[in-house]
Amino acid sequence: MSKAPQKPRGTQDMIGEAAARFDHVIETFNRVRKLHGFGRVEVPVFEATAVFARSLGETTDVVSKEMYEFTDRGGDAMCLRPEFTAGIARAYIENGWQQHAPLKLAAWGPLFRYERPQKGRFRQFHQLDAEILGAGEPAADVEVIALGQHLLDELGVAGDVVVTLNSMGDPATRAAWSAAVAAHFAAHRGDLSEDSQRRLEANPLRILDSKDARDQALVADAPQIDAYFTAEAGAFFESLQKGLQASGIAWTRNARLVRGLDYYRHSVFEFVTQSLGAQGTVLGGGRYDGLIGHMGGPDTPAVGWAAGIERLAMLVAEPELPVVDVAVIPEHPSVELEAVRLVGALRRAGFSVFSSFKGNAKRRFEVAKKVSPVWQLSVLPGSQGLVWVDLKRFGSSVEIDRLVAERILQSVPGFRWQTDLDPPAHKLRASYQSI
RNA sequence: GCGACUGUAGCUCAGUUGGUUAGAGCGCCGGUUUGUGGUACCGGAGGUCGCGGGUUCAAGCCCCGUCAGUCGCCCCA
Repeated sequence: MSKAPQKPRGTQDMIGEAAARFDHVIETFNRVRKLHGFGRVEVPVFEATAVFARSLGETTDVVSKEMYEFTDRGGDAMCLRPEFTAGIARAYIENGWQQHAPLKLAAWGPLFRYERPQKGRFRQFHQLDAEILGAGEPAADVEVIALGQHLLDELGVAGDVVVTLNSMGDPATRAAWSAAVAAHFAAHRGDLSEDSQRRLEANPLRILDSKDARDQALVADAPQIDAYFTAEAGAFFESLQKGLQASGIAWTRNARLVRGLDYYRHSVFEFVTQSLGAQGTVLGGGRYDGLIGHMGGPDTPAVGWAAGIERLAMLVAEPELPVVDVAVIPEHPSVELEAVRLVGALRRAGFSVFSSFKGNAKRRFEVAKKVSPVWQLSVLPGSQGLVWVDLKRFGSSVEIDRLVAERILQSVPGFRWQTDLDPPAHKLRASYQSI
């Protein structure tokens, strides 16, 4: 037992319902993002460490203590991606994708962060990602948020989720506001929690969403960003709100919503649920106009979000079991190969077919029972090379719709059926010549 | 990185104040039965009680360490 290999901490193995939930989230995302015109983008799972270190900010927790870093065999510093945006930005610059701007892109896949695992938080986790690169208009923010809202609607979880919105303004706004917030908290340094005293040095804005009771009073009368908006920043936020209203998206202003990563400007938003405990943010993002320029590319406005697949998968209703149309059961060893032939033909005709590999008819029936097939096709040997089949409702003797049953058999290519003219009500009996 | 709780068959769990060969249900395998099949019954396999150390005549139960999970902090999707 102790010698058997164990999965790395914070990773998951999934089959059955868990995997089906995961799958459902991704399938829904792919369907919805196509409706919104977001094309697929593929970027590597690992990158040069500098891609993330420079874009996220050296001091952020993600970079300073959560990245899976390694030196490859060529001696280069690499890391597993802790997020999507920086890699997509790198690809945008490297491949000259500005020629396609504005570019609407979607991605999903695994990300890696060395964190303490808990509910909804893993070391290998998975996100959906949507970005619009090369569009500085608030209408782009509206589109990206609308995609998120539509996704949650389609997943049937929107009722659990609140859209919270804030603006961090343009660089001038953010700098002035951030300085005022820092000064405010610095003046009451002694009353802050230990965590927040540390934040005061690293990232003062983060104190605004502290959960510590000691910080709450000070947070309540911290300076609000609205007073620091430049004319442009104020107009941008105004216009964003109007756009959201026109899209029919309900949101709540959270003036204390900030982002940990350095590159955010203007819009920040989070889709939050109460049903997942401490890891309640299900989707989060914002505008990051400064990033691509900062990474050495052309100045390029951009906006996007990422959503946690595991977290969404926990919220969605139990997915329905896949429908199995037919279970094919050979009633005798001599017709096993005929059953194989029928299984293949039925599948090519578009039916979902259950087949088993061994056992007598009773045993195979028992095994098939687990997937609740709609129909049962029993295969029996007849005389003179004839093969008989009985098509009936699985495990039941209810009367069948003979026309439907005949249509099933007729749609299977490569067989010429002879149906019994005087059949019992609960099954269709037919035969064909084996070749 | 910090704190709390948990860890017994494939799964969900029970195991009395430490005391003889560690149990149940489900699942699995085999068989019997039933109105040609979602029934009932019988039997079987499967556990070095997460791992390592300690206390004790005796440890699944107590202590220490370690690994993993859960919840919160932190961080974030």
